[in-house]
Amino acid sequence: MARTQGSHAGITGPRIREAALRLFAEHGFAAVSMRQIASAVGLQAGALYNYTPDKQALLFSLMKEHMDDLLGDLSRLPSQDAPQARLESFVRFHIAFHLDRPELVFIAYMELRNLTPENFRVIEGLRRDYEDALERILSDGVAEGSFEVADTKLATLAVIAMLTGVTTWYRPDGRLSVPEVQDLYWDMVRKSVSA
Amino acid sequence: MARTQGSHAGITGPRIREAALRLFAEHGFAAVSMRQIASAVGLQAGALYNYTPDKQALLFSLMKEHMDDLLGDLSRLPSQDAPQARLESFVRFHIAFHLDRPELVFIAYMELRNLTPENFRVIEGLRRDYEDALERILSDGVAEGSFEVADTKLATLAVIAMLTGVTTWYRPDGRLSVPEVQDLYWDMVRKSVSA
DNA sequence: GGTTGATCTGAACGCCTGTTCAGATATTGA
DNA sequence: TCAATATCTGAACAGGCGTTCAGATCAACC
Repeated sequence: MARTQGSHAGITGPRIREAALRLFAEHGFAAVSMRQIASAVGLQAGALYNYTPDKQALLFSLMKEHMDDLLGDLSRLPSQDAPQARLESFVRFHIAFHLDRPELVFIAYMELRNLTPENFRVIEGLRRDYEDALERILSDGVAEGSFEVADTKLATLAVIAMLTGVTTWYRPDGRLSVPEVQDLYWDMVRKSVSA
Repeated sequence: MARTQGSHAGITGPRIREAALRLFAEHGFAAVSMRQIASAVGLQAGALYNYTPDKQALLFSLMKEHMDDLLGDLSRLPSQDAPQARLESFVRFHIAFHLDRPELVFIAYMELRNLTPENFRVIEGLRRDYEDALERILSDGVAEGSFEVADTKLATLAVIAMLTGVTTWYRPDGRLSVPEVQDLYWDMVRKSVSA
């Protein structure tokens, strides 16, 4: 056997990425073999190397795309509003974005240590960019007097950690809807930085 | 060769646990081999099985001990004070405890998926006990009128996520001391649940 | 319709995995 | 001093790992 019926790179490529994403999220990068990924897509392991130079590149590609999406969507938020309104936008966006792709969020955090040093630096840089966007909102609010935050760097990390945690417990069939969750978190964030 | 000079279970046992802890935290449970652990302690892999029935039991033992320590220390906090004072105690304790053993904290969260189902249930139950302690504080404060929290369950998880995040960025040689970090987080938590 | 190139198989490479165990040696207690 | 026991080695087991590649087959285009 060799090339199989219906084989098409435009279809196989995304399917490999989806399978890898699911398996990495469930078992962890190190615990998932190329043969497992191939099997999930109905291929032999060798065929994967038409789509990625190696396993590491597959992980990095997933994480990089995720971070690019995150920063891309973030840049589309209104940036001329008052700090309080921008903070609310940020909070609601962060929750919605993360609840929309819990597996990628999980991987982008858990598998950082499985990146090569240079790949790690890239992802870490993008993460820093994201944090900076929030810190800018907090700083603007402090300067304006609408926020009271003793340490904007710490507050930035505290808020992001609090919000990202939503992915560990939220279930679509649970008692709370996404808008309700957004309201509840926004209420806490708003008070935590209030003057 | 066989039994080596100076060999003693009372010394080797803890050294194995320390090496496993360090390696699991750095590379992840799945990425660390029994031979690596043995090598870090100066043993052959087979010798590890005098101390643990298998690799899984070694991971579980580390996590179980960690959770027992956490709940043990928690139970020694004053429990008769007003909710506001109990919440402050909880916040300061949580930060100090977690900053004192960042590797264990990391493992206890990251390696949950590498536990067998029954081991997972045990750790998850202990984690739930810990969360319940905080939720009780928040509920008491709401009942008393000193806190205003729309959803105590969500607020519990939000506060814990925010506080635990400190382990991802805090460095002993950084610009902030532990008491300063405690003050800053407590300030945010206090306001976030305030009436 | 025939040819070219894209896609995949299947086997192979060298190496690593968790775990077991017989046997060897050091320590301990009598 | 000697026997008993605790501790560890070193080899072995069956299987899995990431990756490469020659060759087979299908899809697409002229």
